[in-house]
Amino acid sequence: MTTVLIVDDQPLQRYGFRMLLDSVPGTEVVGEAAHGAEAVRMAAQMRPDVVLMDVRMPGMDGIEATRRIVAAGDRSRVLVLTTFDIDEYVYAALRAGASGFLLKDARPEELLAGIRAVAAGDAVIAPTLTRRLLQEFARLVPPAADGSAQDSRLASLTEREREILVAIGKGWSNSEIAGHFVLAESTVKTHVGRVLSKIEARDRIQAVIFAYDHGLARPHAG
Amino acid sequence: MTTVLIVDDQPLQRYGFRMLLDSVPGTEVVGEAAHGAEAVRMAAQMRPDVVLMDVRMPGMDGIEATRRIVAAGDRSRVLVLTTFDIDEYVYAALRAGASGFLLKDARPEELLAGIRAVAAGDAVIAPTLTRRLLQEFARLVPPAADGSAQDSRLASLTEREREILVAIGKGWSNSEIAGHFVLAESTVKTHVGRVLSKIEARDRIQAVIFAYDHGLARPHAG
DNA sequence: GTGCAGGTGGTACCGAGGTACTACGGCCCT
DNA sequence: AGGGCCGTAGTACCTCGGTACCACCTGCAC
Repeated sequence: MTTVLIVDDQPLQRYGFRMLLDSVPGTEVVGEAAHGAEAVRMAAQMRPDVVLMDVRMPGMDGIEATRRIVAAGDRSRVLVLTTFDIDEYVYAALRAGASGFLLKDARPEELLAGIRAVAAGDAVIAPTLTRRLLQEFARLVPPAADGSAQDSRLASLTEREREILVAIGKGWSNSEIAGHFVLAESTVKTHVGRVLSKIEARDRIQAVIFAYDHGLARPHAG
Repeated sequence: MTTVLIVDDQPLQRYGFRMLLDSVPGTEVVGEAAHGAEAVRMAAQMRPDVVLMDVRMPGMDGIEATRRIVAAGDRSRVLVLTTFDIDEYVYAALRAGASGFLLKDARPEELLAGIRAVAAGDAVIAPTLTRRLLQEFARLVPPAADGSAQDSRLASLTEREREILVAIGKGWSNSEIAGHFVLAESTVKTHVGRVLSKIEARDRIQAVIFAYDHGLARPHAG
């Protein structure tokens, strides 16, 4: 039995979802919340398998509520619903830890399948959104992560020079690089100079940017 | 009628797919290819709606073939199939322009639904992979793109200082920044100095890295 | 062998970058 | 009227990075 918590500020919408879920065996609506704060409280109390979460709500919105429910770590998975496929919502929801993202105009079977998948630990995305998400994803994944065409400038570097470039990308000074590779600083300068000329960078700063753009350096924010 | 090209190096596998697709109305198998090069040639010739592409193949693999078919721009969409859910394949396939990614152990209905969705212009991903893809995606989307916790160091910057930091992140020199904002270079130095001290960076290089890590600068590789 | 590429090291020089101040006008808040 | 904060600008000084050379060694190819 999959337990579900319905979160939506519109009573009629909640009623519709409840009717749908009650009509099929295997799912049980264990509660309804009208806004984010109530959703967080009820989720903590009843620990439903799946939280059916509306994004647009007065007060605490669905994204923030999702973040808190996921952070609570009660194993509840959140399936976010929205009327329109507004991109920022999608990204924010996924970052918040949502397990799925569906449009409210989904067919009942799709919604039920989504709930089952989420309860099983899988993730679901509305097919319409998937395409855009994939495009965005492809844009984000750095070129170096696959076998696609490498920049000829990068290819012209020797093994050592690539190592030096990675070190530059980490923000290391010449003396730090010298220390790390056990080299004289003058040697490092020679290497750095060659790297800069090969990748057509005027300073090591441009080299750092080059390294990020080509996936040799990776963000590690947090 | 959805036209399909089957690409797989194993004859038996191709036979299975053909039997499945022939058994349902609405799809028509217009050809079979045993390796990447043949797939590219046949796709260009027959312009199928959907190419059912195996990843693992001798010679040109499915990824490279996908890249070329998509690059040809013949409106053929590629649905990639793999036996195992190996991550690099997924990312590489998506970057190559695949419209979907399914596992070979998918149920027939799933495969058919996938083909129909891809033909309709949507994208599909195996539910099992979706979860990991979403995690990866959430990791890649920079913190600045949603409303999550900002670095206090970033918050301590004034409006002007943030502008200066963005400029530093673009790799601009002090004099370039001065020119762009119509300032004296000495003023820029003052700002830069304050930015470095506030974000606890010893160099402008560390500042560039900080900018990338916090989403103030974005890669634009090509 | 001769020649070339890559890695290592050195010297000399100069300009950009960074630090450490000071200073002043415009705001807003009290 | 005074005190902050912010943006602007300046001077002085020193370090680091980058350039332009040259030199030597190793290994590999012809």
